[in-house]
Amino acid sequence: MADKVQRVRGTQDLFGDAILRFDHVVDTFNRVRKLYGFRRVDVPVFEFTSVFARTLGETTDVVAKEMYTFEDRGGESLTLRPEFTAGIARAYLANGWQQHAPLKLAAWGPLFRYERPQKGRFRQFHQLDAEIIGAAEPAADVEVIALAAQLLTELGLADKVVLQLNTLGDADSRSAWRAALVEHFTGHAAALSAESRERLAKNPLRILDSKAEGDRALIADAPRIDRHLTAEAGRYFDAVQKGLQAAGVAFERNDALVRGFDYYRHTAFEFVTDHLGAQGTVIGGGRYDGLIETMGGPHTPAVGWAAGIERLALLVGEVSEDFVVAVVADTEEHEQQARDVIALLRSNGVAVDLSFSGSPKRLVEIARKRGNDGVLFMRAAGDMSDGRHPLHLQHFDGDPVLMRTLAAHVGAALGPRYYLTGGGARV
RNA sequence: GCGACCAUAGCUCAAUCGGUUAGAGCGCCGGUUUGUGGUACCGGAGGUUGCGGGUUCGAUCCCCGUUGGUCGCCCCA
Repeated sequence: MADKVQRVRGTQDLFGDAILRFDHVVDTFNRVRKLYGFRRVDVPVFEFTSVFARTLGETTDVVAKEMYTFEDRGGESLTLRPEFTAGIARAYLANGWQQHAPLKLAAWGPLFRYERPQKGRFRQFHQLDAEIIGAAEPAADVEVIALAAQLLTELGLADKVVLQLNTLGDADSRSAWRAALVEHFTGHAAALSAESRERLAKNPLRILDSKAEGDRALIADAPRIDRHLTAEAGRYFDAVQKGLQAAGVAFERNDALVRGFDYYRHTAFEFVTDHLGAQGTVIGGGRYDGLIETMGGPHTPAVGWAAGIERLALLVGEVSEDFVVAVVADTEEHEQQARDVIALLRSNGVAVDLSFSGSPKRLVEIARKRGNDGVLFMRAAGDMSDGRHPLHLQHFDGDPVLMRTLAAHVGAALGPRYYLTGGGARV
């Protein structure tokens, strides 16, 4: 029945072009994070519920209504991770990774939030994640942001995305600013949108993000963080900005930028785009010096970000695969020999696709439809007097540069027992 | 949780004002032609128009409900 093969809302079956783009984002991340010395870490997809509930903030939407929480057979309350940072911080504490501090970590994988799906948002979605744990220096902030910026550049997205930067100050700055915001907005509560009135009680910083037309004037007059920054927090933010300039990372100040979770302090940033409809944030992160302490660990400064893989995959252009050839024997007698050719090609690094039945003509059609780059024919007729068997390479793509490249790879992989015609090959 | 829009063949879409046998392209299957290779042509299979009600002589079309999808609000990557 149809209902049995139905996909759960907000999940995806990735295939074809979609998975190529997804993998391209992940592959690029893995390449770039190595350039920055970020070590791979993998943590569980589920944790004890308290790991997320305590750290993200009880009133945040994610904790209040978006977590996939369930009881296991032992009666423990577990939660499918809605984000990476809390789980990584838990692992850092549980495994005594303090000995490696400062630790630069990279992770990626699925996350789960019970939300209404829309463009660039899913219930099972995937993020890239980068964290530096155990470094209190502005240079660490610069390092993670530079990693993000290079990732975007290498994905070809540099001109589609801008970096917005803000500071939330240290704990003292943040609470002073928060109090000032509450005072300001409470004075104008009647003029606020209903949603912002609710935010006033739950998370007043969020009012600054409001998209409501009527809130904008009030937001424009709202107190800025800059007036409430302690001297130390101000110096810190200065150092981050100077570091970014020195690293050649362009940014713009957005003093209304806040972050979703309660654990953020000091630097907050987002890479945003206007190419994704309502979901403009492609990478978001900041400093979370208080998180590990709230989990019961020692005071541990840390900074990091997460990137939405689906959102990045929507932005990247078409992704091409490495070339693949199909091998087709003209006659049945040549099929055994075709196996030899296939093994030779594969053991020498040339990808070979093949179908399992059909006429040569049909096999060529299939190869083309599957997106193979060319067909290598085992020729029925050929001069074998010198002991070498002729192969004919046919391309589906007319590009002469590609043809020569492909012919060169195939020719080199085949070695002296075969000679190649077609495709501009000279053997 | 709220709102708007959408749902027709495996896929992308048509079908006049509500009108009788729901079409096309692609894909799939079979065949013919061609023959050192991205062909062309002929034929075929494939539909309870998401599902359930209602209005009507008659519903793919109008109404209600329901399920699913898309986009937006909220929130977030």
